[in-house]
Amino acid sequence: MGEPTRLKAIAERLNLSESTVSRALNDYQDISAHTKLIVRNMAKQLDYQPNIHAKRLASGKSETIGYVMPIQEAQVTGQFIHELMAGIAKALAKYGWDLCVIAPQTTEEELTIFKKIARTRHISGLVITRTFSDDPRFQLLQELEIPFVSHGRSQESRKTAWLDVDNELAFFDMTNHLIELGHKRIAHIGGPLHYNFAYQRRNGWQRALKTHGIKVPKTYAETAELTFDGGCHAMQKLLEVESPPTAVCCVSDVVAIGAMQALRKNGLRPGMEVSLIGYDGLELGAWLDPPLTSMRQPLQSAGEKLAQILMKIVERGSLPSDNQELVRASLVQRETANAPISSWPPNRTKADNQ
Amino acid sequence: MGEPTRLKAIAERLNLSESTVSRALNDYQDISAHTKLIVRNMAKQLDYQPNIHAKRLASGKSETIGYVMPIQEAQVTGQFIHELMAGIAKALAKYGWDLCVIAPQTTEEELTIFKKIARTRHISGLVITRTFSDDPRFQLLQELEIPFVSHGRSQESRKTAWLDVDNELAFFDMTNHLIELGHKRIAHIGGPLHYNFAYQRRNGWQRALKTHGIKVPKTYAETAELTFDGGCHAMQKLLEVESPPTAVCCVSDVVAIGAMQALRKNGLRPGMEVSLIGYDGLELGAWLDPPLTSMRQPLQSAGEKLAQILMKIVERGSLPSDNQELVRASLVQRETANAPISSWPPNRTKADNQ
DNA sequence: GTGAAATCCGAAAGCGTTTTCGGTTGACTC
DNA sequence: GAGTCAACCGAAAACGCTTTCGGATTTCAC
Repeated sequence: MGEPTRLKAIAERLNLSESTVSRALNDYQDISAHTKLIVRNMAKQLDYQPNIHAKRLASGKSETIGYVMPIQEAQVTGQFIHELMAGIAKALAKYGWDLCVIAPQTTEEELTIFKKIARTRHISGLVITRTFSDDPRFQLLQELEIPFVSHGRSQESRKTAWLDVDNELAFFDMTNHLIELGHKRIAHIGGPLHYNFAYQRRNGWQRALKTHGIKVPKTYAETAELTFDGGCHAMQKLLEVESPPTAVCCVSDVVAIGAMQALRKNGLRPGMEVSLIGYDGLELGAWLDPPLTSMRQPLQSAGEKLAQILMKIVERGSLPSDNQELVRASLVQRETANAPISSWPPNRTKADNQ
Repeated sequence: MGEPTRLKAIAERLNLSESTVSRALNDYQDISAHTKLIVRNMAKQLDYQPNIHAKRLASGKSETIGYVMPIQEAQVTGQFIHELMAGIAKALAKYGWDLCVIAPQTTEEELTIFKKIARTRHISGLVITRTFSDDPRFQLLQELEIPFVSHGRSQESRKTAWLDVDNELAFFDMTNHLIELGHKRIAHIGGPLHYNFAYQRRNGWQRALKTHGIKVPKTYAETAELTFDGGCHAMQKLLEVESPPTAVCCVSDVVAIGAMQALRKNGLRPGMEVSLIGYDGLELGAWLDPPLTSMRQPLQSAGEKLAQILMKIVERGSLPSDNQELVRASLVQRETANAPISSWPPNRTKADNQ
């Protein structure tokens, strides 16, 4: 391969100084259009690639952003992360920025890493995901003055940059869809409320019910761990209440899949006796029998947007609070959400016919 | 936060030169044990973190390795990638190395990126996955003299570093398991043979049959795209052959899930009329009805090993050909692999009773 | 007590950029 | 034609570390 081309080589060939070449390539105002042209042509001809370390050392910028991988606890985050990262990497690559993966094993380690980044500054911004309602990362990152954008909000995110799905609206839409299908006994299997999205999703469900003047027993608001087993247990409990629901809004696809399992164990068919809608729009939902109806957010483009937001903040000093964006999830119609059937629930009460 | 600590600060405090401090921290031989001690203590006290760009510029090393994300074509690589990356990142972090994600959109772009890396050298090694039998990347990376390790082999990998599952053995084991359960009509749904693993897996299946003197029709060797639909179609074809199989070895879990779907459509029950074993050990296999029997390789530790191999090659010039490692996959027993039942296939031929 | 060999450390030259500051042109005004 | 102002470019100093080279000190053998 030989030695890579340096700035010096271009300068010598063109009888210019290195500084002129540098400024020409970086589009400084005090370089004539003509000089810029010949410098750029020569750079292309010699296939010049700046030494990134020299550049970053001299400029004090790192052009690297970090993605903090969620600690492995919840299930099937894999596809989610993959798509998001692909989007981030794609957007960054356009500008020659790097994406660096950070995989802390514990929450404490995560915070320690942040402190280290604050000192070295070798990562100029962070993307964080899986936000909690009460998330210590927000305050720390602000204190450390590390630019960041979160995928998902927290209680602390009034002044920070974020991109989030309108979870509340998504579950409002989801619930309305079930109502339009004719359901009135609509339950909810939510996630642990320390997840901010779990909170919002539950609210969306409640608002839709209230808007249509539908009242459901308190027992219709179940919560579950975000796992298959969690969904399974929660659904089992819903089936044991006095008058079980005809439809259930599930906080995630995995939970919904667990719920399907519970239905089957009780001899019930998802989408028949009990309709079910999940959330995440995982492809694997389509492989189930019957395929799972769900709600989906565009992940690849979310990744791209996150990257763009972060670059804007790091590079142009855009205010975090000016970079808050809400996107709308859309329904993925498959086969687990249908009109209620008359034979269920077996023991109808008077309240159903209101 | 104030300014981060520099080498200079330590030197001044201790009345030493910067070069001495640098060498003390890097454990040079010509620095006395005593000096090393006080320098390190001071460094710790001041919470010194070297400026990584200066370090990399001066040393000419980048301490960054790149992971090339597979282009999104096959399904459910998400979990796979997530676990692998987590392992890589974990191992690298121990030594202060960075993991940089590269997400090319096309194969051509991937090769272009490699060429760019060869010039800039800002990434000192690569991990590649999803290897093809005839994979152009191997030759290019060798020509460019970019250190790399692959997860999976290719025809070109005799002299390169790799970590791979013994795919052949895995499918040998898998097939033997079915034979022990009493199956003789064992088919295989393989992947496109340009994937190196698809080739090996088919061979493992064939060897097991041959070892036990079992002969099956040529039509028992199906191939499918590595998708749900692919598995579905392939299974359908297997059901339409003259005397259909009682068990099927599937090249991947996703394909197996597609095959399950095909069985159901034909009124057959996975694990009853037709046994099924997948490969990948995806967690979601456990959520199916019935749960999918599969084979699993340890991914997190594979990631760690990949990172260690690569660091060894980059840092200590270890020969790639000395870093080839084969690991064994293990059976994940769930419920789709059982003894054959007498009522299937409906039209038994004489050959079955041999 | 002398010379040689270790042992330890400092000076200084990089590494390849960016960026400030000043200087040299030429055009333009009056 | 002197002065002013842009427009353009070069010199040189960073940026913070590594690493070579040589010099000073100490140790040891004789």
